[in-house]
Amino acid sequence: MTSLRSHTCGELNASAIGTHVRLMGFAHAVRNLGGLLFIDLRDHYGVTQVVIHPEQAFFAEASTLRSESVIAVRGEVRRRESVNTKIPTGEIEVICSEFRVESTSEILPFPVAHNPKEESEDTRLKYRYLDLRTEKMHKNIIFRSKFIHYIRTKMVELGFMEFQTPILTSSSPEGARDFLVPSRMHPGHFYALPQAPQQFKQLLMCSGFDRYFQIAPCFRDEDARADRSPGEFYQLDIEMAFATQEEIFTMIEKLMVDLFTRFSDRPIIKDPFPRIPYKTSLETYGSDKPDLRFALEMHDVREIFTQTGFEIFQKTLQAPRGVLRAIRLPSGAAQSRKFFDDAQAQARTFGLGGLPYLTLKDGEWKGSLIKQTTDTERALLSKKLNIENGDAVVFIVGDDSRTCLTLGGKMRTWLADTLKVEKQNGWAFCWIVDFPFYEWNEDDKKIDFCHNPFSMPQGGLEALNAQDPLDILAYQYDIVCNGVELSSGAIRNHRRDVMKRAFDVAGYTEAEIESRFPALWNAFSFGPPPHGGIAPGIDRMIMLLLDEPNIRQVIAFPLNQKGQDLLMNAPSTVKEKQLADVHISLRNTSK
RNA sequence: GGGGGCGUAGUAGAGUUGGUUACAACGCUGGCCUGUCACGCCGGAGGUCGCGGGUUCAAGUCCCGUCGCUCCCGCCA
Repeated sequence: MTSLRSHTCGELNASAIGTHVRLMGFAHAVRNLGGLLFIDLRDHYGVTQVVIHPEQAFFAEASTLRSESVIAVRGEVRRRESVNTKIPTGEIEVICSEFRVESTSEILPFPVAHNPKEESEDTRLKYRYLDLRTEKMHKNIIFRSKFIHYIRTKMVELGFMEFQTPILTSSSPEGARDFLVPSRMHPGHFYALPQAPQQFKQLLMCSGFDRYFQIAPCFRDEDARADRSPGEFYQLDIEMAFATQEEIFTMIEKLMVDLFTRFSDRPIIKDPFPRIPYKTSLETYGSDKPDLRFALEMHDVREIFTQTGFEIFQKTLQAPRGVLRAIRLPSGAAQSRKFFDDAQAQARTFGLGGLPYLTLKDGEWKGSLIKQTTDTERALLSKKLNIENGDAVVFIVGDDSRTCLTLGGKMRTWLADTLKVEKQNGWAFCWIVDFPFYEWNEDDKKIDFCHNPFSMPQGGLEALNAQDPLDILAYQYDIVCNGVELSSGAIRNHRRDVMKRAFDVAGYTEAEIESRFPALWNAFSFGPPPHGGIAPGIDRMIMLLLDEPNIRQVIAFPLNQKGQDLLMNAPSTVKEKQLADVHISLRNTSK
């Protein structure tokens, strides 16, 4: 059987002039000039103009052709009378001598020939196959494919091997809700879809493999966000044995620099990536995922305002966890009174008491704090923040450090957006390191693991025995790019004695460890190697590289925000028989 | 679970301090057109302004409720 086409719609050029070709594709646009018909024929590779002359018997049929119908044509490649410089095939056209409609299209629910607005999501998801024909979505998905393929090549080049780990597994220790799959053969028992292959990759390290990776599907039954798919997403899951935290950082930096320079034309702003302790990040940027493309850092000015008569400052200075931080707004003095009023109002909606400020214009201080501060204090402030004439300073004040810093971080972002502070062009990566190992759980009045319980506490057993648990840090890190958290990772705790003590502090017995994580617990009694890893989100990286604010723009068949698949109608009810097979009877879920 | 925003032809949008027949675009449809390229030109159809209630002489517009979508918080590596 001869193939359906001799060429694709993207490959013909002047060198093909005079040859006869067979093309197939979608009718991208049909231009009927009355006595002459042009069809832009599109396939995956591009668009080629097909010309149909009125003397052809199929002229009438062709002129009723609806967009997106599929046709097959045969004809001679000719040089165009006028070149279309917008497309690679713009020098040539195909003079149609045979024409066949392969399949017809109904009236389209939305235009395919140009990119639909991103807002019309429901319709687009219902007709996703049409949406994916649009240039933008088609390009996004091609990008994703090439990106993932390159990651595989690169990881192998870096000495890693890709492994598959089970999809049907057991409920895992990560914090999210599991998707459960009932077992037919074991009544009342359930599989869970993996939230991440965490335990499996650690077990692979215990199996003597030392450089694992996987483009790993992860499943979490949690609510969606613009940058967070409900249900499922992909991670570049990585684990290394016999590696220090720094060695992992170096490896990942090499990978990220390569990926982000290869798949974008924007520069890496700092290489190697800055290492910022969690505490510093919170105090300076009010966030554990700071956007380092702009400054607006929060500076501690508690020691400067010891003399102030401003009651709120005084109160804060006396509070054990009080916060008094100043943000310099370059050229901020030029802002109107309205701006500072707006900022004030915004600060209050965030939950701050207000947003006191000072401005320095023509060498003269002004602002809401002008009467409550002394010359000396302003001079010290000026020196500490390198205030220049024309700048403004705003103050983040509060009694409770944690919330106050977080709100300060929100304010920092709001100020940057509102003032249109120039962000550096490029990729500002950083590592957030030294996360706390434990945190205080106010609800249960007990100490909990801050992240996952598998990371190694800094200082090991001695630290667990001697230090205040809330002071212990973990070999736990995040990689952040332009304010987006790409991943967490950790050096894992591979020592049973340390693990036992770590769980003990959090109120768990050895028996509980064993029953919750039997595989790792047992594996760790047979010479587990020290190991650690990370798992950057694939979808997030693609979003960044394509500058897409919505994760559904980079996934071919995403669920909507409520976790529904409008194409396949999932989730859906199932037959009584299917439920019986898996020993499930439904409670009355009236709705 | 909570909060904000939005909901107007098939699609994506405009609609003034509440005021006659709710707009223009793309698409659809009838006609004209032999060099267009998101072809163009002339005409036509297409709407219970998400739904329900209220205020008013009068509601797309204001208020309340509800549903849907979306963004955020909670949640989530």
